[in-house]
Amino acid sequence: MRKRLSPDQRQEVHDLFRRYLHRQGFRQTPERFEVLDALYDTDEHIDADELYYRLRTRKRSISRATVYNTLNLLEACDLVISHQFGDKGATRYEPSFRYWQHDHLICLDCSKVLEFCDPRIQRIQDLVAEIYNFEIKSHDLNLYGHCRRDDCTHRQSGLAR
Amino acid sequence: MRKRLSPDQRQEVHDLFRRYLHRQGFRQTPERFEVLDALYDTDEHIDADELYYRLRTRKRSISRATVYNTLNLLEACDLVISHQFGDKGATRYEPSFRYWQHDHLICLDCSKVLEFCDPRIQRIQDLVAEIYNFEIKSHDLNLYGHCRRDDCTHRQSGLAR
DNA sequence: CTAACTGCAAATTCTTTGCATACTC
DNA sequence: GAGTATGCAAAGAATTTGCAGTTAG
Repeated sequence: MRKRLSPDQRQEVHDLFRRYLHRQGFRQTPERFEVLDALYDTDEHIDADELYYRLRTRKRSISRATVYNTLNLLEACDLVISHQFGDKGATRYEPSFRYWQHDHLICLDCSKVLEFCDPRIQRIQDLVAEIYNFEIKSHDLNLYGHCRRDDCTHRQSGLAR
Repeated sequence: MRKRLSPDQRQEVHDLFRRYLHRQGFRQTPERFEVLDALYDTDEHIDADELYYRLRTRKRSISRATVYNTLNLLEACDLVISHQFGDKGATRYEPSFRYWQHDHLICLDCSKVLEFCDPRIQRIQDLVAEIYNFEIKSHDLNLYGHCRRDDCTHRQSGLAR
């Protein structure tokens, strides 16, 4: 579903992060690049805790504080995007380098997240920016519903909601 | 910006809640209707804690647990809608009875929330539902940017981001 | 009357912070 | 070598839960 980056592109991501850290006077630590790689290695929309556990299974140990700290840095330099998905659960993250601009479709039953793209969103954004005199930096469009997959955790048969 | 409900409409909202509670075998307590009224009395997108403080200034005292519990009931029967607004802060709520379908425009500097409406969102929703074979129940579209109001807390002059 | 609701405080969950130690620059 | 980052644990913030007392049906 999501295309992996080539080694060259992965290198470019490292360079971007490296330059960002240098520009801000932050240090280049191995932990920071491990978090970056672990996130770019996943195809899902992962939360900080899950990323923390995946990193622990790798060689070096890392602390949750460092994971959270690094994710905030990565978001600040636009290498990752965070989402809430309205489930009041943890913030979830995804890589954002050279990925197509997309939005999310979330199943209320099994929490599966699909991605889609519709150019009309850009036009809505432009129009609203003009009408309200706003300089729009980003948007979040989430559609919630029931998928019809066979392996979907079925909703409770017509009780509340 | 947001039109208040007429007394008749307010009554209708009470009736809807009353019928929902009865249908589910839940009790009609004064606290539940006070939370409903307090929320429908506000024009903003308010969080549970702020609602709790407003309720405390009224006659009867109420606990946070009851506020949270009631907001969940009101959301389950579609009388209120909750939002996250991507700030990782508290969930914010708004009345949803007879209000126009709308989305939100949030200023990254002063956190002001504006509402807008664009019919193209409905069409995107229909198309995505068809393509992915989803039964879509709701959506959330938030645009984030910088407003250009004079009283806007100004962004830091071109530092990070 | 009895089961559900409230209020309170404690428990949970997610995230940030403080401090001693370790490691970039 | 100076000062920032890490790791750990403790603090915070938002929300839920457990329980004794209260109240709606």
